[in-house]
Amino acid sequence: MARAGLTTERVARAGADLADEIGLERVTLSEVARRFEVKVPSLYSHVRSSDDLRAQIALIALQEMADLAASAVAGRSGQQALVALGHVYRDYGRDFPGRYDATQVRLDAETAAASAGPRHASMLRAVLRAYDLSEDEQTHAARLLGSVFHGFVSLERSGGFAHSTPAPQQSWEHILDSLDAMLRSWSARHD
Amino acid sequence: MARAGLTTERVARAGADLADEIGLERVTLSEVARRFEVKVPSLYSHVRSSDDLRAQIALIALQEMADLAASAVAGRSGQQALVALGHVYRDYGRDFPGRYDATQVRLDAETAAASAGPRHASMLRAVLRAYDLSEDEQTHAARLLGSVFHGFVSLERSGGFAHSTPAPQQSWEHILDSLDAMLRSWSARHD
DNA sequence: ACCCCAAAACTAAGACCTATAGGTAATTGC
DNA sequence: GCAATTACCTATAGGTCTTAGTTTTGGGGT
Repeated sequence: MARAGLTTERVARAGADLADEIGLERVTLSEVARRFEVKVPSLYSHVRSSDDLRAQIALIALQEMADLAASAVAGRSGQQALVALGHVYRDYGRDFPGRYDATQVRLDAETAAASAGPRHASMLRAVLRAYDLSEDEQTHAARLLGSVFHGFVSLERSGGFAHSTPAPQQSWEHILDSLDAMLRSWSARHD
Repeated sequence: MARAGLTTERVARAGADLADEIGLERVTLSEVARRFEVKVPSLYSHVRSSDDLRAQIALIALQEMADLAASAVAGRSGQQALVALGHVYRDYGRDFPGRYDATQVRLDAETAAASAGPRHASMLRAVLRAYDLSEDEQTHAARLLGSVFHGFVSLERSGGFAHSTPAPQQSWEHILDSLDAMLRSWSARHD
């Protein structure tokens, strides 16, 4: 009965890796236990439930994405920051599909507030600071950017862009370019 | 053992209703069987598996949304069509959350091709016809619109816009308005 | 009316997954 | 080196999915 050295952290990380390998919906406590060569009930000292495991995976993913996003926008502004941020989300969705899916699980209000979610919101606002928008317009713009980033990654992953040309990569670059142009003209249009 | 009158159609519809009531992830064959006052194995004459049930729900949702979208864009063009289409997706996501979630399940290529998915793509293209775009630009634009529509609905549903003002409704209108303006200027910018 | 038979629904059973309760062994701190 | 904590275990119960094989039902042909 040599100890496996489980912690909430390690269990959640194993769950996240598993999600990327086999898909989030197939992540089970049983499979995680198998990975650690441990019996299922042992996991309950570290996660409260199967749903809790998924929430922990979501927290990991949100934090990892926020860290990458922070690096990407550091030292950049305007279009450069916008493009860099966009690439972070798309790349993360491609490289860590299970983790990315986890970011869509519903967290209770308290957990969500303590997550890296607010960091994402503030990063969007940081990027938008270059565009001279009013308070409300900045909110609208942040919601638009969030929608485009998430929507594109989600649709690309679910195969919505398959079987059509040109390659999604081209659309992505074009879209980021267009968003920049749109934001530039926003304050002008809505004065 | 009075017959319950099950069909693939009725089972799938019950699953869809259930998804809206209790959430897609909690839709189980057991629960559907309970609704029909039938034993679980009886369902296997009508759906191949639990995953198949979810796929059937997705097909229903895609078709219902496509029908609503077709009605919305009929007799409209340009900005009016764009706004109407946007409202269809957002309203559907609000009114039928379980069905909407089902539209994100991965369908195998064959099923996807036979689904209403392509109708959605062609409807986006129909709306874009008013904007005088090249073939490739139309594709980019369709992907952008799809991303914004899906992304906004998805984020709003997962609580991403909660706890902040102004109301998402205002952002939505502003965003649709801005997309129209963007598309108008697209062909000019990319000549 | 009756019979027949196709298909609608059932029972039985095995494999997994989640979760709780309560026990044993190993590490930590004194 | 001992006590106490805690990491991990066994046992168990209940739920879901799926397949195999069986019974029942109701409509169509004679």
